[in-house]
Amino acid sequence: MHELMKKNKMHPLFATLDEGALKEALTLLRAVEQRYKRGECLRRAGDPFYSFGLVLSGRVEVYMEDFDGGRMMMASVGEGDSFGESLAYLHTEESPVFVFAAEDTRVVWLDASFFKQAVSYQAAPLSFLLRERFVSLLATRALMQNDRIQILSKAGLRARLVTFFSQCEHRYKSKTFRVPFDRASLAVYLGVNRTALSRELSRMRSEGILDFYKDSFRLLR
Amino acid sequence: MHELMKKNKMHPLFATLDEGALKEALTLLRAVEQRYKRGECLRRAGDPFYSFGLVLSGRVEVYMEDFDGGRMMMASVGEGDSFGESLAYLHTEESPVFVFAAEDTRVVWLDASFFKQAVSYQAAPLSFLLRERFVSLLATRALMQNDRIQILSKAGLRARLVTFFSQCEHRYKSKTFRVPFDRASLAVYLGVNRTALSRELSRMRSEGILDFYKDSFRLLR
DNA sequence: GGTATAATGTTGCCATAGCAACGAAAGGAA
DNA sequence: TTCCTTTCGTTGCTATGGCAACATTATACC
Repeated sequence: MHELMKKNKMHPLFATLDEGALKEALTLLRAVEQRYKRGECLRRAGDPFYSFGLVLSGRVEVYMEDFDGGRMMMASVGEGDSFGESLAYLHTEESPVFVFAAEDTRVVWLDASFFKQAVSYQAAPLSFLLRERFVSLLATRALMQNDRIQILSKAGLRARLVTFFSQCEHRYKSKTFRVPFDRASLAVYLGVNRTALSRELSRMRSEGILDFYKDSFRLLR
Repeated sequence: MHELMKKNKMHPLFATLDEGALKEALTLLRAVEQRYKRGECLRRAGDPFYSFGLVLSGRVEVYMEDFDGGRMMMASVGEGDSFGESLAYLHTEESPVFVFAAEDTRVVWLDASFFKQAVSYQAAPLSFLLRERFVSLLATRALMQNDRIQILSKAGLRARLVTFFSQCEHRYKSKTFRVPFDRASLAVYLGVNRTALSRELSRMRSEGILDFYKDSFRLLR
């Protein structure tokens, strides 16, 4: 069984494909696997960005370079997740982001220019499927970014947390859920100071609004 | 000449098309024009979202409904600009946004399901062009949202402004530019209080960092 | 087990920025 | 012109939250 078919690494682009179709898809997308040591740089700011990455194992972080060299994490990408689709599709000559391995990492690079080629869909149903899913991926990403913007637009740590938990409740359809962040990452995601986040979480617990342990949360009203 | 070919209303989806091709494109996308009075609602939260909108005249605002009925502006869409592409492409049954006319407005609704149909590209170059541009539109939107997230992630009004101006300088390739916001909208975009924004702008002017009048800005270093 | 390292929580200090309440300036319409 | 409305700027007050410094668990590795 191909590694990409393991449950935890199943990417939306390849969901439901059987072994043969997956192999064909990887050929169409000119898949190239590459290994990176922890701390190694996958793409520097200013580099061209022609293919997007799918993380097989490990974790990479995507940063946006700042005017003054300041760095801002835009995404933390774990096993089975991908990054750089938009930049790759737009065939960006000078990418505004740089990507580095937060752990020892294996990445499959996929050529986004495949999605620009004019082929007959009737003759190539797999191509059609992949294209459809790629566009869905972009659209879904946009909606997820909307969620984050909604949070970041709020003034006040409490308001951001309430909005975030509200989104979680909606997404997981439950008042109990685990978030894909440790405290530090959550603080970055919410755009607040980590210790201030801890303080506010404790405050909310003492008010009986929620309970939590590590990355598990339970909303109490 | 079709109204959509006027310079200020030229949408990236239709750029460079001649009159005939534009008409054909509008047919393919099942274009339907509709008028709305100022204050009227185009789409309510919870409504399905199957087509995206292109503003011919006037202006609409896209809001995200909040857990507690709070409303948060996600986009202000003027003449020649579009909204709702992601939601429409994903054929969203219950949209999380509602859209209303900030002025008397005319909108062309375009059916996004066109971009999902399997047709032969060789036989239909226009379809191919439109699809390619639609995906580019989604990708570009994602990158623009990244810019906003980068700003909103900054702590401190000064840091947000510096980042914003840095992005402007890069985008307009000049230290002098006009921003598409009045003060109140800019404050919303930056996620800060309007009066605090005025205060900080004045401070920066007194420090000789920039000069401005209304929506015109000049960076001095 | 023990030790090192990472993750999380606590607390005090104080600058930042939200807010309210104004005033000033700039149109628009009569 | 005058009146009205909108946009923008100013200022004082004060809560919020960033920051530093430290305490307290977890977790991993030997």
